[in-house]
Amino acid sequence: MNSLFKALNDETRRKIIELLKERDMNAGEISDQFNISKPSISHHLDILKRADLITSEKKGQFVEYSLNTTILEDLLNWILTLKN
Amino acid sequence: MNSLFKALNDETRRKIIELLKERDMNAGEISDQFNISKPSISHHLDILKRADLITSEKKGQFVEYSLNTTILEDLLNWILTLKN
DNA sequence: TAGTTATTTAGATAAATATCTAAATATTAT
DNA sequence: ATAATATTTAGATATTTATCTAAATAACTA
Repeated sequence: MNSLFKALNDETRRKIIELLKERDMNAGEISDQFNISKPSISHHLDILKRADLITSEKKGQFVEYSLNTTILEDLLNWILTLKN
Repeated sequence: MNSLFKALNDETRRKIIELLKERDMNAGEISDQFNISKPSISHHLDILKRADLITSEKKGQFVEYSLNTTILEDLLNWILTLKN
């Protein structure tokens, strides 16, 4: 859960998640949505990946990223137990 | 949401939340559960309070803390929209 | 093969943060 | 009033982190 909370604790990363909710995107497309350098976005993607919130697949010279929501089950359950 | 994610991004603070889920506790009782100085715990409580995750009430010389789960609705909804 | 494009890695830096000790504040008890 | 107890505030410090530029890696194109 530690890496999950860490990954979510950043506005840019949460926006990336929301973008990937709509459709898969490659690193450049994601980067285009922010006024942040590509290496920084790459770093954010890495943190999201380590938290298992996204997956990546190399497609030619591009790297396509997808959202993985299954990991959010844990978070959902944690929150739900607090509310009971 | 920013202060909420920030507040949750710390193991100690998450444990404090879990403690307060069971029962209200004063600052000293909370502090006793950790190998961390009282001022540090006080600082964690402050961050949880700013995020509206807990409330405090002065009772004589003690300060009693309670969990506030209503703020978790927002988080719950954010997660749920990602899963659809 | 040489050049172009896409992405990541490396290294540096400024800002945020978790922690500590010491001191201040507030309340209770003698 | 004084001492004791509970908690917070202040100030310092080491670590983490978000960001940058420059360089490296990988893949496509002419």
